[in-house]
Amino acid sequence: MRASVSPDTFPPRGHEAKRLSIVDTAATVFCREGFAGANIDLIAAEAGVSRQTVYNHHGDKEKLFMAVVRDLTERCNVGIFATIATFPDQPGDLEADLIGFAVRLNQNCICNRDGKFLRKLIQTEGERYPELFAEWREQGPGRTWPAIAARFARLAYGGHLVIDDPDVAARQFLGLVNAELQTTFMLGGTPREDEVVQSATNGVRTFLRAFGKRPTAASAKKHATLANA
Amino acid sequence: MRASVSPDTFPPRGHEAKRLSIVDTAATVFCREGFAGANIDLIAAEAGVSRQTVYNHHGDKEKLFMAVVRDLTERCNVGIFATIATFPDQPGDLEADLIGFAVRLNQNCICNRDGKFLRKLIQTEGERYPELFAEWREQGPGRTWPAIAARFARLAYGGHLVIDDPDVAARQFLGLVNAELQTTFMLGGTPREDEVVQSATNGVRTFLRAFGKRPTAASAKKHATLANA
DNA sequence: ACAAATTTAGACAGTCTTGTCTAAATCGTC
DNA sequence: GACGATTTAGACAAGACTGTCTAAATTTGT
Repeated sequence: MRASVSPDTFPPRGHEAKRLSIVDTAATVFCREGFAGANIDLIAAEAGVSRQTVYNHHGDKEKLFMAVVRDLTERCNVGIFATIATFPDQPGDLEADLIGFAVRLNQNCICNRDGKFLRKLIQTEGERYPELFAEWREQGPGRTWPAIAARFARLAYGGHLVIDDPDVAARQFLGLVNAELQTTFMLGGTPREDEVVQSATNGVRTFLRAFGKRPTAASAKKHATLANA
Repeated sequence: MRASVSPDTFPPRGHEAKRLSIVDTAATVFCREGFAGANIDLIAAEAGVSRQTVYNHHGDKEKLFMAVVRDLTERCNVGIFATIATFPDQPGDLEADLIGFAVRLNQNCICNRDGKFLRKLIQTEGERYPELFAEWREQGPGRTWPAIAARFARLAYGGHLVIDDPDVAARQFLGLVNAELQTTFMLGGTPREDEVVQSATNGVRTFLRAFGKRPTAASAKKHATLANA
């Protein structure tokens, strides 16, 4: 037991670094092999620590798994809210701004390592850990959807969109901009950037045809230009 | 009088009946536990046969898994094409007909047992069996998407929709009508029928705002807007 | 450099799983 | 009822994995 120099003692840097390395590696292995197929020896080896260290830090396999999910959920949430903060509240070019937002959301939250891993763990092990993933549901979708919907509501209030139900519109927005990436997501793949941009572009155009104000002459001209590009 | 494992499954009679019972039960267990976590003893017990019978029929665990995926893929394809055949080529009420089609697609192909299981197996084990799931990709999405897109193209050709790219429209149609079911799908749940209908209704309405012919008032407004520009 | 904390390698028991084997029981069919 | 094919229960070997333990090596703070 460490003598407490200060009320809240921080573990040594090496100690914490190992903890992170273990959780990171465990995320990779759990995703690749599934919970049952994941092997503590393998995780330890890939993390560059001994098996005993894994047990010292996390107790047992199940606790390690919990730590992985909590870690991923937290980091993904940070990324999502950081990206939501870039939502175009006062759009200059609404189409381009929404495409940019959709691409950022995909690249920073859905297609990146954390997003892919969290999605896969939820899909594969979600039914086995109801309370853990109930927590995820509250912290994740339960907070991010209202936040996104609120941004669309503000756009509608500002007269940039014609939206009846902002919650529905928010979900449909994501359904549309990801419409062409579903098969890739299904197999755990990562779409190329140009595929993300393509899907977002097509999705936003359809979204604006449904929810946008009638195009003025200027934006109609812009449409034509982008379409020809 | 023999005691059966579960009250709703009768002990199968006959060679082929046993084979089917094994594959069916194996699908359930593979989905619930993952490939590594699935236990042959458990599959045998739940299927109401002895472990040796499982090995007699399917050789080993991996061959059993392959048989499960092939079985599911084939049955899902049959269901999807049967449902595509009900696509409204000559719609009376386009909105109602498309909603009906979307609901049928969801209930008969995506939310039913085979669809749920196949999706989960692809998500969880797809990366481990590239050639097996490449086959699925060809037989499944590779054939169903063009078939659906062709139906939308015909609707557009018949003057019922205004569609630029039928492939994009088909993918966006599914993205829209499933937009509100994503979280449920993620956790492996089955949405209630009223949720499916709600999501389909909202999705089709948005789809038609984007791709539908404008009713007279709206197209008049459109003309006016363009004329004023 | 010293002392405490941490990490390491390896052995270890206990458990589980796969896949094989055998002899008895059961089923389908005549 | 009888015969051949199938199924069954159970034993079995071989291997894998988890989680614990120990003693030695290493790192960290002072």
